[in-house]
Amino acid sequence: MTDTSTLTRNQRLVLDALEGAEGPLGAYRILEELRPNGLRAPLQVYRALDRLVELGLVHRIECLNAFVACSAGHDHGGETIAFAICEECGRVTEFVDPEFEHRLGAWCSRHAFRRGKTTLEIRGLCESCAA
Amino acid sequence: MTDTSTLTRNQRLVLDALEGAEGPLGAYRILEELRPNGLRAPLQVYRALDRLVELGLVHRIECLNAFVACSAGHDHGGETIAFAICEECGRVTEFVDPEFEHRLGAWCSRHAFRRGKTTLEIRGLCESCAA
DNA sequence: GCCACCACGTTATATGATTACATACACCAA
DNA sequence: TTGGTGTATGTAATCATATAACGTGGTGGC
Ligand SMILES: [Zn+2]
Ligand SMILES: [Zn+2]
Ligand SMILES: [Zn+2]
Ligand SMILES: [Zn+2]
Repeated sequence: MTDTSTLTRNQRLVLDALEGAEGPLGAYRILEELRPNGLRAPLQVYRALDRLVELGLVHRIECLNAFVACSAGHDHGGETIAFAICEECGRVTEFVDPEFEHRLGAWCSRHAFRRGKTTLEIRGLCESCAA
Repeated sequence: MTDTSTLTRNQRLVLDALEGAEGPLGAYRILEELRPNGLRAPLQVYRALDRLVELGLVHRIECLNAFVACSAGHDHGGETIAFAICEECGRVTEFVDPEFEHRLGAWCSRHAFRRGKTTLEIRGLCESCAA
């Protein structure tokens, strides 16, 4: 897990908000939660989020335009993280699969595509909600 | 390839705009392009896009909040489409990988996750741009 | 002290998406 | 023919997401 002791006040607040949430939160939603703590403008939230994402403590969920605290603590060494997102309860499960990595790598080298950040998001229903 | 002869005027215009573009376009960008053709409001574009996506003629790129014309013509029978997106020139390449599909299915059934739409987007540099 | 650096704060604005409501036309049944 | 249903359309207003531009304030090196 990444070091967490050097976070600034705003970063700490945003991270706490995300860790306390059931699922992903949008930036403006976070802002509402943190108004009582003195945050007033979107940029304060976005700046904190940028840093937290950079540190790997928070992930951006593209298909929701929202953010979620990293729940894994696994060391995200550049490998692609898959997110299974329950559309009912909102919970997000992270996992990695070396075989994914391998297949993606194979396609990319076959096509001389220099790979950057990869997004893999699965929407659906989690076990509890599918019942 | 899906039937294209039944499109309405607005749908036709939006599809043509996307097919004429180098890469993905945002909805407001499309609107600008089509103002000369009489489109005036975002909703006109969004409605056309909804339908085109439904028909499989257009894909939404989540990480860009933008849309791209289907370049493959392959029959997208519910399988996950991977998009390789060049961050330099904007070009998007689609592909599918049955083995990938298989691994996804495996994880989902192991975790009793009922799978819905899956997003797989690879950002990076295409062969021409990586040079 | 002075400067560079970084976090922070504030306002305004750009971009993306939807809600609500009214209009127009094709098609079919009574 | 008339009325009703369904679908596409047009327009305005509004919500949601994200960034630009500018200024402030502390901290550490020199
Ligand atoms: Zn994580
Ligand atoms: Zn659930
Ligand atoms: Zn396609
Ligand atoms: Zn390129």
